[in-house]
Amino acid sequence: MRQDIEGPYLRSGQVAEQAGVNLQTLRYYERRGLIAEPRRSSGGHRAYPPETVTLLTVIKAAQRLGFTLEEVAELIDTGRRGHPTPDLRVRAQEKIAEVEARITDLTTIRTALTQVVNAGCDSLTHCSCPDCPLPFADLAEDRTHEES
Amino acid sequence: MRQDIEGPYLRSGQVAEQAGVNLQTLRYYERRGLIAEPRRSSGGHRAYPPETVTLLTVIKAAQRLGFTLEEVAELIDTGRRGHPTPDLRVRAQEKIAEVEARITDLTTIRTALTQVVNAGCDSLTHCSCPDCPLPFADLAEDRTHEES
DNA sequence: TTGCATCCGGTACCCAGGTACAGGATTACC
DNA sequence: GGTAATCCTGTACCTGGGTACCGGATGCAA
Repeated sequence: MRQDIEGPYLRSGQVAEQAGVNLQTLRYYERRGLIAEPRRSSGGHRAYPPETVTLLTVIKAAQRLGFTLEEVAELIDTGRRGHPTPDLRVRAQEKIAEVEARITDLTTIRTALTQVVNAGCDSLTHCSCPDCPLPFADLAEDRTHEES
Repeated sequence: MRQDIEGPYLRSGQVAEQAGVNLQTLRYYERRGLIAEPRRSSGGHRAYPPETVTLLTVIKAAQRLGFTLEEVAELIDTGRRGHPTPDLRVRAQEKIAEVEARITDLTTIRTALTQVVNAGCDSLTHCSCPDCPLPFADLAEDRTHEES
């Protein structure tokens, strides 16, 4: 038998290659709810509509913007359900705040590192430099575990 | 029997509490070579010298500066071996470069996110805004897999 | 119809930096 | 000496984003 699904459907390997992702990743995304379960051939092989490739491109773009897979799944989901909410913009604004907070952290760290270099610290444990700035007890960077 | 190791030795729970780390973390650091194997009581309980608390403080400081545990272990190690190299300063300078690269990445991401907000994008997959800036195919952020 | 490429599901593994739990031994204190 | 608190080893699990491997089934072309 030639092929038992008509139309421009792609097999998983083709989708993976065209989108530049690993085949396993494709099934991983399916498990995570990022891409819908595709049709199957009579033998059980997946048959994807071509726009799946575009969807994967979009997912990768959102990842590059700093969204987690869970956030991407939610964004796709609320988009699909026709929610008229400006969800993406709100999420993007929240993400900007996150990114800026991270930049602030990194800037603080860079400042501290610069102090280490300028002071001429020569050991973590037995630094002999005068006015050694270690150990930076005030440096936070632990926002993930903060509450309230 | 009262205690069978003389002097100001601390038991693991005391070290953990004073340093503000989990007891498991202490043993994890020992496995990773960040802290030396301490003496043992006759029953097998660890007996730490008090400066272990300071060492843990230093480790945490180095982590806050962006060093991985492996890097911290190396820094402690070359410090202990009396290497006269200005290792810490060199490492700090390298770390500054890493941090700055990361800041650059995040700044690019922030710019892209701002474009999403300003353009009024309303969907990842079916954005209706004019001149939609998605999907940012040019955004890199994947330096970890680059070679050469 | 035969042979090779591809795909299937299930499971295990990778990174880092830990954390948790089980079941038994030791220590500390009254 | 009783008993609670602490500690021991070993092993498994966690997060996030995948990747690898296995044995078996399908797909496709000559």
